[in-house]
Amino acid sequence: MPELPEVENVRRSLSAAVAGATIAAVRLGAFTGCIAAPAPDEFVARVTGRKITGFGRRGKYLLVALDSGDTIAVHLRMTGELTVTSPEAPTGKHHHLTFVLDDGRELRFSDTRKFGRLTLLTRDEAAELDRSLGPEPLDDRFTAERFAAMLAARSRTVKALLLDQTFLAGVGNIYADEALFAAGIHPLRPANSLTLSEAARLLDAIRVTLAAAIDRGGTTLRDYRDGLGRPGNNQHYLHIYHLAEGDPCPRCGEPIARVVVAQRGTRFCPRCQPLPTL
DNA sequence: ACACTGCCCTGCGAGC
DNA sequence: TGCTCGCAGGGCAGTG
Repeated sequence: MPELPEVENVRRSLSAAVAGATIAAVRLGAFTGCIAAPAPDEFVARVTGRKITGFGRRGKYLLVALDSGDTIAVHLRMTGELTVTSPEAPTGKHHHLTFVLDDGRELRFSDTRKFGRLTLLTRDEAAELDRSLGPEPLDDRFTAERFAAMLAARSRTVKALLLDQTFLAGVGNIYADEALFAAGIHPLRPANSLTLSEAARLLDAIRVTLAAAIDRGGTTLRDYRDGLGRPGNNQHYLHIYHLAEGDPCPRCGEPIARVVVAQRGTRFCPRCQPLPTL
C-alpha cells in the first residue's frame, strides 16, 4: 500500500524519467471512474498538449505539475501504479489510463482494486488540497513541540490520529504500526496522555521509519512498484506490521497482540508498548 | 470531537 | 483440485 515513502519513490523516479515531457494524448480504458474530477472529457481536454513541469508530493498524493498551472493529483490508495513504459510494453488487465508522451513513451495508470483516483486541480484547488492535509512529518520546520501540542489537544487514540491525514500527512497503517513499535508507545493511548518526551520520541520514530523506508525504495508487500516498475526493499526490514497475532516480539519475545483501530488491523507488543494503568 | 458502519474493489489464503 | 468465504485497507459519507 503506497504511503509516504512509496509515493516519494514514485515521485523521484518519475521526476528523473519524465519531467519536461509533454502529454501528446490521453487514452482512457473502460474504467473512467479512476478520474475523480473533472468529467473525463474535460480532464482529457485540459491535460492534452500540456508539458509536465515537475513531480511533487504532499502526504500520499503524487502531484503532477503542468505548464498550464493545473496539477494532476494522483492518489494510488492500495494498488495503484503510475509507471513509464515503452509503447510496446504489454498492458495489464487492470490498466485504466495512459498519458502518451511526445517522445513516444507512455505514462500508465493501473490499479487492481480500482480505489486509486486522479484529480485535475486548478491552482486554487491544489492550494485547498494542501490546506486540508496535516503537516509533513519530514519537514524540518515541524517541531516536536508542535507535534506534542497537536497531540495534547486531541483525545482520540494515537494510532487513529496517525492515520488521520488531516492531522499528519503521509503515514498509513504500515508505518504507523512500525513507528509506534519503535517508540514503545501503545497504539490505544489517548493522544493527550502522551508526555512531551513521548511525543518527541514518537515523531523521531516516525521520521526514522519513513526516511529508512524511502532509502530502501519503499515497502512492496505485493503490488507496490515505483515509476519505473521496480519493487521496494523495505519489506525485509519491517519489525511488527507483517507479524501475526501470537508471533514472538522481535525485541522481547512476548506474543504480539492485534487490535482494530479506526478499522485498521493494528499489531503491537504488550510488553514493549505498555498501556499505563491509571 | 469522536466512534462506528458501510461502501468501494479484487486477489489471495484458509477451510472444506 | 476446486469451490466458497472472509479478510486486507485509504478515504469518505452517513449516523449517533
